[in-house]
Amino acid sequence: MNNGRFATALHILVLLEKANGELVSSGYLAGSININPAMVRKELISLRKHGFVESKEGKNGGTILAHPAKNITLGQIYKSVKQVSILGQQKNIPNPQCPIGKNINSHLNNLYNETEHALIEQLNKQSLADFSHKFV
Amino acid sequence: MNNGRFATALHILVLLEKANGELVSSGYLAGSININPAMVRKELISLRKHGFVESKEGKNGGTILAHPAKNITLGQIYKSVKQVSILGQQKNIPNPQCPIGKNINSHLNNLYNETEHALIEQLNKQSLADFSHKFV
DNA sequence: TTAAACTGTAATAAAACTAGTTACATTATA
DNA sequence: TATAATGTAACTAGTTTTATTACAGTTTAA
Repeated sequence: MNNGRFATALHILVLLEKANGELVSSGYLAGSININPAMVRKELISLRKHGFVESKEGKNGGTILAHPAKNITLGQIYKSVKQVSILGQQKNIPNPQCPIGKNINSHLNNLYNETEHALIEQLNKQSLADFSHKFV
Repeated sequence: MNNGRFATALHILVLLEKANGELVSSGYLAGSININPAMVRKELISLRKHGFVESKEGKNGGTILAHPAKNITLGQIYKSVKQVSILGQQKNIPNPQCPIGKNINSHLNNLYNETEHALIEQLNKQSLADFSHKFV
């Protein structure tokens, strides 16, 4: 993050929730999302690693949810795709001679952590099932 | 966002708060942040446009806070630098034939708005003065 | 036992975004 | 009038993200 991965991951998971335990192919998922199947399979690697889904190889293979959608929160999904802080990453090294520059990164990190925590709390208010049920 | 602009903007504003009404040059700001003065001046354009600071041209010119730091919240600063949603932007166009694809962007937008609102509320708990006073 | 339909993954390319640089006109001061 | 600033534009470089291609491995079913 920040990019389209959260949207892709959530889209995949909603489709799997709707599939009700049937294996879904990356080609089908890609068709709904309108991206390349290889991109879907890349996101599936991550979702699998985080325990959200399970895949079966070979003909008639595909992917299913590994847990009931009500046990997966949007905050957990967010965490699985985010790689950098929401507010930005400190790759800049401010002037260590300056009393402000010297300390700003640690203060920023604290701020970012607090903020991110609030964001995840907000997302945790909704489960994948809650979100999925918005689609009639 | 998401990039270093929030950090740069906040760093600038802390330095201005510490300057206590004295004009500060972009060269000085750049020296503390450790970036190019032109980058600072670019961020100052935005900060000025949002009413946070005022600049004076010419020799001995520089920038000052336009308002007391206690009247500026971190949420306001965040809003001034963010250009896209925290969770990602919908530039992808999912399959309109698919009942999920057809509706996902509007559900995502709702979710993003709710989440962003919570994030800004969190940031609004702190004023620029609060943040600046963390630097001894 | 073999063709077909999948996943898994790597390598590469293209596109988009972010950050950095240079240059110089303009403005104000001493 | 020299100097030290800002204000901007144009351009370049770097990084990240997304997309594409390719193919080996796996499973199924005829």
